[in-house]
Amino acid sequence: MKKNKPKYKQIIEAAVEVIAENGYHASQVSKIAKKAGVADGTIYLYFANKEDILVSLFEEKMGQFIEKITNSINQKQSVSEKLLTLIEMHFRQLAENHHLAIVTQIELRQSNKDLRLKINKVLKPYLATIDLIINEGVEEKIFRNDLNLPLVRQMIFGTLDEIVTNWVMKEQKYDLVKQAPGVHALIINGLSVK
Amino acid sequence: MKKNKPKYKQIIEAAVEVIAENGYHASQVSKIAKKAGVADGTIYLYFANKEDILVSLFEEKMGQFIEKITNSINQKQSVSEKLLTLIEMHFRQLAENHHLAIVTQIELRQSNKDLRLKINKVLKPYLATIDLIINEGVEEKIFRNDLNLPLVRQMIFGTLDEIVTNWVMKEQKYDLVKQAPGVHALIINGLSVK
Amino acid sequence: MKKNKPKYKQIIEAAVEVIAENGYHASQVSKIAKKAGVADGTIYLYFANKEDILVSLFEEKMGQFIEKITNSINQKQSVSEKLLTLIEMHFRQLAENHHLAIVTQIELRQSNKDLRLKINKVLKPYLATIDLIINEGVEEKIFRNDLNLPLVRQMIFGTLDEIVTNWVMKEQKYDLVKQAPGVHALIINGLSVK
Amino acid sequence: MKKNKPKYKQIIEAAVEVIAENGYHASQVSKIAKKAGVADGTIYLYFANKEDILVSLFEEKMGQFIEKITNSINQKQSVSEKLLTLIEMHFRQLAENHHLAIVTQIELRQSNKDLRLKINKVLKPYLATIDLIINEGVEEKIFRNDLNLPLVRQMIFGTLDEIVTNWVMKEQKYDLVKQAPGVHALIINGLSVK
DNA sequence: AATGAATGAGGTTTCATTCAT
DNA sequence: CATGAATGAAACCTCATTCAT
Repeated sequence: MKKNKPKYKQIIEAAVEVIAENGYHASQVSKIAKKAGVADGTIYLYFANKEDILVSLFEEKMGQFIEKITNSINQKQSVSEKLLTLIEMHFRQLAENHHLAIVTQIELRQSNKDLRLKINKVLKPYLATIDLIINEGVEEKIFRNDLNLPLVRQMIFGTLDEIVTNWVMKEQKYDLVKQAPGVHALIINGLSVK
Repeated sequence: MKKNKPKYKQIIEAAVEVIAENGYHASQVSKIAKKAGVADGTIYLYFANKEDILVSLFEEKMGQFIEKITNSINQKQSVSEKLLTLIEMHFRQLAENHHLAIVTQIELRQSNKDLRLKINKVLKPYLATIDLIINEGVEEKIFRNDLNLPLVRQMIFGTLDEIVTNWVMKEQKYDLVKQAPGVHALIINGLSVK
Repeated sequence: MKKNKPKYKQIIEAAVEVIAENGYHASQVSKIAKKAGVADGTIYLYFANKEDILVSLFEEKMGQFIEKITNSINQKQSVSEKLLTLIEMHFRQLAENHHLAIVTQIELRQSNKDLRLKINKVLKPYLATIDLIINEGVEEKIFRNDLNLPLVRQMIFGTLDEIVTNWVMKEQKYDLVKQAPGVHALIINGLSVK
Repeated sequence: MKKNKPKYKQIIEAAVEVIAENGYHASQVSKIAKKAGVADGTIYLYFANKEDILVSLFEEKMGQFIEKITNSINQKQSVSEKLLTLIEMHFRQLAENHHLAIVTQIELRQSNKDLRLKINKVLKPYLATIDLIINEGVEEKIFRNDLNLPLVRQMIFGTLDEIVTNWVMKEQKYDLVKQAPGVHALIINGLSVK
């Protein structure tokens, strides 16, 4: 399995750094190879082409991202706590890895439509996790039962994504994780039974 | 003033069409020139460079976009109606111009960070309009007075933006404007005093 | 018409020289451009791609080659004179242009099958000219009437081609045109009624 | 002696198949190694480099080719029969091995000048055999005594080569061996005393 | 003797921009 | 004002060959 070989991971890490530092368009394969400490050609033993590095990077990092969030949520009892945990973990993981934040919020969006569709696929489990929380809230009669699920999901994801992007664009000058309770309150308010 | 000359507008319109039809990366200056019915070199009599076409396009279209929304809002009395109008107009204008929707939601985001910063500048008056509504709601004690303004603004804009992007990605198969009341309810709920 | 513009011809001439001097595989587009005194990109205003330079080169040169032979033949009365003229002109034209001889006999054959098929198409009028002479000889009862036309054509072309290739491979150290009468005698003998 | 080891022959056979099936330029060393059932590196225990595979292939196959022709000729008495046998055997051996025919007539000619010179060396014994027959014919006063030996040799080889190449290019749709008597008649006629 | 992972040089083509007309 | 022919920099990927195991 190529994904477990050390060079696979080396190249992914190098790609995150190079893209964060140079921007998407100035991130030549040769630059990534140099940072990873391998020959240019070696890249192509592990990845089909340049786009495949980016998709794999996103799969790898997003996989961990989602796994950590899911694990944390599973330790919480109430729907409200679960949502707070999701928001906190979403913010915390990107706050802890500035390079990754730049890559996911800014640089990877400069890719073409095909790559974007692949990225959307990777995001599906995360969106499903959001759906689970919403549905649980509805079942427990904490949230209103007239909620339009896709709409609520898009609101939650859109809000988190916009907040992180703003934070990155403002060069990460403030504490992103501290925003979590405020965002949590807004969302809980929006969804709750009066 | 160059902006009022017919060729300026011709080129902008051609750019919207070409980018919507071919995608950002396949939209060469020569293609835009051809669609606009001018020579390649003529483009550079009206725009400093390719990026300037895109920024101008966004300024021009976003200017109209914001103006229409502001005009409509000014005819409304209540904060709730103003917010609903903003949401409806945001959705309606993009729903009525599929090409523009594709360009703003998908293609223009493939640009580099510099262009993105310029685009953000153009968006400022729109975000200010959102702020005005929020503040009005707080002053009228319809909205809670502990709201974090930037956070709420990012929630509103992020939600609208994500919903439109989803609609474009799903090839605009459903009625976007019909989503407005549901979104309005969610937001009003989230911001209201209990 | 691009084919009549001076740069078109410049590039063709440069390609012949560069390929003859460096060999097919060492003839980069940039080398041809430099020799032609144009920018690399200019090549692509006149030719679709590198292969197109080669096909055009062959069409251009072979067109002239065949035209000169046809013109010369038309001034001759007897079949025997026509055949001698064809052989002499075939040899003379390549003998007078060593670069072209190297390119057609050696370098252009290193191309892939697709290019070879295109080259074969260009050769068709020449082979048709050979056929005409053979048929005339048969009609005038100078040649036997049991001749297998394709076979005879292949014998004549194969013989001339092999002789020229040998001359090129031996670095053109002897007088190719002087071989013409001997070759002519062999062929006439082979085809004549006893 | 490496040439007698089984892997040497395996690799040669694999090369013929791979080149015939994929064409010269798509025949990577790794593909040949895979078809031969050995590791890439193993190739270099038996051959100095890629070109050496091709030269060795040609030597091996041409050696057998010439040996069979020589053996068959030696069983014939008359010059005319010997020539007919040479033509028939030349055609038959390639007709019986389509892969080899493709490789020798088409694919191997896409190689560079150096390889072509080496291939010419391998052909020398065959050309010498042709010379022998011609000289015998002259001595027996069946052929004219004013023949230019190299010219006649080039005529015979060029004719046979062109006929086989045409047959391969036309995808071997007709019976090549049936062409032999016609070709034989043409050549005998061309060389005979009147 | 055999393996196969790793190497790294090298070239075609695109396209934003210029400037002589 | 307008044209459009010409420019030339820049990068992804392949594949013959090596060498540690």
